[in-house]
Amino acid sequence: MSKSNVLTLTPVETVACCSPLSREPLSQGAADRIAPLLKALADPVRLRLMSLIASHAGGEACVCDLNDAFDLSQPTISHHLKVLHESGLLDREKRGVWVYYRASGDALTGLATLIGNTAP
Amino acid sequence: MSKSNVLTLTPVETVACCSPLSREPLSQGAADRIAPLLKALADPVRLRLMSLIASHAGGEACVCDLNDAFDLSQPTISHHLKVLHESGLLDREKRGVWVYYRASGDALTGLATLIGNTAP
DNA sequence: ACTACACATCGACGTCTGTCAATATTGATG
DNA sequence: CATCAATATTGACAGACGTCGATGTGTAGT
Repeated sequence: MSKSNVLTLTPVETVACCSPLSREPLSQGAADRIAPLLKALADPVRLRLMSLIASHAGGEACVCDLNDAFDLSQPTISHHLKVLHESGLLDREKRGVWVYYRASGDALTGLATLIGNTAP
Repeated sequence: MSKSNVLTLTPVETVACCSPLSREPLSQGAADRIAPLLKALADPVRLRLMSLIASHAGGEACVCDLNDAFDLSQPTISHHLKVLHESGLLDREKRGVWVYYRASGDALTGLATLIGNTAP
């Protein structure tokens, strides 16, 4: 990380210095808004679901593809997808009998920059 | 040193274009290792604790400073700090009567790069 | 030693969560 | 219309979680 003398920081350096989490104390309101997002991600099944969908061809995946990847019942997978969808991490689109889920890139990058990404 | 690098990735995983999450499906083992870290962060109080500590002067904070920032009992704060410490997100050091916590930068940036998207 | 202080642990409580079997809903097809 | 296939919803249950008051542990000062 770059040398930080507060007096000589350019605007770019000010932003790039550290993650929002370590730049200033998070307000309670912000924490209350962000925690549910992390909570939605903080489950092994949902993590794998996000990864399966995000890495799938076309950036989207049908539920039928996802069910087979787990040793869990169909309602359980449906439940996890609902959690991810309602938290804003997954977009949902019904095409015919099938339902396709797509990762919301904004939500993911938002989380990453909050936690610690110093990427521009 | 046991939990120092919970986010270890295979060589293949470390190379590529975008975040591990969207590059290839996460293995169950990886998901099982990463989810607890996110779970530790996925609470409003713990998010604010991490932020308070990480943004505090010197990168560390004494428990006495943290208790006053919340409307919660001292045992509750102690409990949350323990969760963050045992997950590897916080380092603990006792100096005299006081205990100082420090954010483990590695764990945070690891999580961020895992989640983050350098969209293709 | 005794007291005061900083922090951790324990035990108990209500609430939230992950999972399943059973059932409902919706769309395609004969 | 009747039926099947793909998802979602419901209800139930065990286990995990956040919180508190009470208590324990260790350190410093008198």
